[in-house]
Amino acid sequence: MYQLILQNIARHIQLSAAEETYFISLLKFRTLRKKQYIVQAGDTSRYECFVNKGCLRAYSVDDKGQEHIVQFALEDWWIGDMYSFVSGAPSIYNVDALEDAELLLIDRNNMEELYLQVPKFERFFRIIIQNAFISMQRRIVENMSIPADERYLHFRERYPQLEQRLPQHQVASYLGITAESLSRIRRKNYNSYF
Amino acid sequence: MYQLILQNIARHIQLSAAEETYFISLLKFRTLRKKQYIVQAGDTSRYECFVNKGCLRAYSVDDKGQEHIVQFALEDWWIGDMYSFVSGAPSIYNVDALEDAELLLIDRNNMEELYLQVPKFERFFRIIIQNAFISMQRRIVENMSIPADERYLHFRERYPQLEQRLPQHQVASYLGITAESLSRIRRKNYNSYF
DNA sequence: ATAGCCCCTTACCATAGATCAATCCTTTTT
DNA sequence: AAAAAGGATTGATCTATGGTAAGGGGCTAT
Repeated sequence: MYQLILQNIARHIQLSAAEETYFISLLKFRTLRKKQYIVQAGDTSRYECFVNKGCLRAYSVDDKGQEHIVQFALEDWWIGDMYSFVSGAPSIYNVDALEDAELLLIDRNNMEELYLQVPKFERFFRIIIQNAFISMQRRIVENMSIPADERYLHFRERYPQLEQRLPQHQVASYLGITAESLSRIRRKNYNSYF
Repeated sequence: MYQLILQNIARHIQLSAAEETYFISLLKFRTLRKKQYIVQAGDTSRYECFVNKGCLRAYSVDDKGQEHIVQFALEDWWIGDMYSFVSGAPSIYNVDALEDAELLLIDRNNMEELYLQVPKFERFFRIIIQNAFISMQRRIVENMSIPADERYLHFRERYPQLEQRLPQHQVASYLGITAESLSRIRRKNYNSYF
């Protein structure tokens, strides 16, 4: 149950057995069914979520009702609305399950407690967030500088597992284009997929 | 000289006098003339930079030679290519001065040393990066969900100081549009500017 | 003061991707 | 097995923004 998350952490910091036990004591376990929300826009996002199993997405909905996916999360990824989590403000994103999922959750109070008791976790989350920041920056530049067809190719190379498990229109929404456009891109390029 | 950066840090963590002195001993001071690079794409980004005075930008250049601005930094901001800094890989961004500037720099070794000697800095940079990540995420969603004219309005509201100090085409490049498009947007909306 | 550069504007045309609507296919539910 | 829901495809048209090219204003440097 806690194997995956402990490995995830061990990649960046070393914990003693006691620290591991303590850390685990701060987590909540939660299952989510497909389409179930863990955060809804307008609510406060109370948890940072580690995905133990399944697939989630964070997305915003614009004035016209269109969805825009900010992030996917498969097994071994962290997801949540960080702004809402740290500030207590209402979330601007929805986070829901694209497949039945198992999550490990940590709430705000436990997180602060964790930082106090085991300061190494400051380092851990600094690194995690740093990596997330780096890829966000890349994504911004990609979105500004290359056309949708190339962005799609990069996406497939970078996240082959994701492409397998997601319906196409979710990928489109992540790439910032419509499902129709992605379909046309695929037709145009269908040679290059073999 | 070190007043601004110490204030910047004091917003998130408390340092003793000795810790302040130690921290300052790790910094390099550097002036930059307008148009001068602090990082060039292809080189390793050796420093994280705190802007004490002036204005910088980080941008990438695409295949067609177009520039895309990832970040601006005025006084009291941090800037750098984080990926290159932490990994030692060649930078994919250029960072240069839009106005004559004064920087305080910390290099990789000193940064690691700082984390070891004063672990509170893990917290400090976690928070700084966390805020940067949050605004990156917002920017992605904005770029996907609202048209350029509204993005421009948001930009003016959010960064009025920046708008004042930058040539228009730099703003355009940050918004992900051409200078010509921004000019047309401004003409169309010129009423709303008064 | 003159040349050169940088920045902004404008006009005209081109294009990527959006929108709308219809159809088809596949998977899930009953 | 039938019905319903969800997803993908396609065609026709529309729109926001890009590309190109030209001209003008204002700094800045010699």
